[in-house]
Amino acid sequence: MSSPTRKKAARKSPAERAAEIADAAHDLALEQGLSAVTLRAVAARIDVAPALVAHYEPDMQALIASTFSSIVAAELAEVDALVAVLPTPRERLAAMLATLLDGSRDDVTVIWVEAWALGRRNEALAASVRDEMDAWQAMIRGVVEAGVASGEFETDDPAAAAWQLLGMIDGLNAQALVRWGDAADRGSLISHAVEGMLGLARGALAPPPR
Amino acid sequence: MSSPTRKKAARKSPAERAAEIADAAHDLALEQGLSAVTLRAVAARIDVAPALVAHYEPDMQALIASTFSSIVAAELAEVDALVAVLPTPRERLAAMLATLLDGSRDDVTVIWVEAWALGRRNEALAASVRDEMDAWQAMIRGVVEAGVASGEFETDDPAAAAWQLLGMIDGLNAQALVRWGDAADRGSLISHAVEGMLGLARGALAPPPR
DNA sequence: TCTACTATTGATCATACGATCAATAAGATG
DNA sequence: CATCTTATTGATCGTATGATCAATAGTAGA
Repeated sequence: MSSPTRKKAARKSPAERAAEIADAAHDLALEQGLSAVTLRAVAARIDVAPALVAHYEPDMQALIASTFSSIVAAELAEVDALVAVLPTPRERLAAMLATLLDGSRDDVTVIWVEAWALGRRNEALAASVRDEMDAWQAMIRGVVEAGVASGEFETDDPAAAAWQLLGMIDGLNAQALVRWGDAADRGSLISHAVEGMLGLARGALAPPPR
Repeated sequence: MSSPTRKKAARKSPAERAAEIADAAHDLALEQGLSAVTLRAVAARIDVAPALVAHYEPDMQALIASTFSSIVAAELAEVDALVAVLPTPRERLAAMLATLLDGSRDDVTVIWVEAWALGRRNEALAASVRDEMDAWQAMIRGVVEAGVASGEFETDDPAAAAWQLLGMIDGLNAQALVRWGDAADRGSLISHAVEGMLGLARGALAPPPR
């Protein structure tokens, strides 16, 4: 109804059109990955001439970077909201691991993996990756520090532990991306690993046996 | 001396030329990443017409896949040799973690990350990635099983533990790739994490304080 | 030496990418 | 209704990719 051999127009306010472009890039990235966010693909998705996208977004590398940031920041906010309501650091950590490793966010994992690769040739994207990684690490560190303060966790270096946790989560998710098939559940053993890392008793982080 | 505005010839045996092409792809990948392994780039590196590369390698996606396999298999063999000589599973595991997380193989990490991303659009590469991941997991599993047999490690599922370990290592390395700067040492805390995972006493995997 | 084989190449095609710009037309403003 | 502002577009450029094929030239064998 909208795309085949069709060419029209439609005039919108700059703000509205800019938002539409950003949304198209956002959705495209989630559906097909960051590398699918291309001048022509974005234009086609909102049924507009490629030149219009270029007009609003003179630098595609920047659009890719901001699209990445938008997606990842939203994920962080979502997880943060989910976790913040829980009473103890131990529960917050367990819930965080559970939700990040249940496979429900594989589309975002694709974004991460592509960003690591593309970031080597897109400096703006690389900067965004560093920023978002810092934000994630800060969130995790908050939980770890709270746990240390309450005496539930034990570690000399909460910042390093947060990096470690982030790396473990990213690695397991990236891995599952490729092995999706005989996937097996990631997150089954990570609890024991994290317990060891933070000086918890074995099973302290085990998810409630539903 | 060899490249600028120069065009000659040089006739070699098919086997020799094929090997030269494979080597060029191999080196290019290690130096600039898998995405730099392109028909023209490979041809330029050995000072040959692009068409010749296409003649020997009719499918570039296949060349990229085999280049990936070659690099990663070599890394596995290297680490395996390094570790196999050690007497106990605990020492083998500690040495493995140490050598894989000391940052000396970041060029290979780039290959891994790019392979995860490119594999989504290159089926041959995706298959190679799965194969090499399986090979790595098998190697790690061997160490874990030996540890369980000797009573040093404790886990219900050595195969799952091996996947977990592989994911942790990959994730930490991929992460360090981007944060190279304030890198901090990966591998400092992972020992405790792995101890927790395999039921070891705290510090059992700590690298010998040199 | 001459010939037959074949490794090698130049030319060219088709595709996809980002980018630029003058021309157009939609809509607000008077 | 007439005019002006500007959102939008078609056309086009330059680059990079993989791929194909007839033509060339090096070399081994007769």
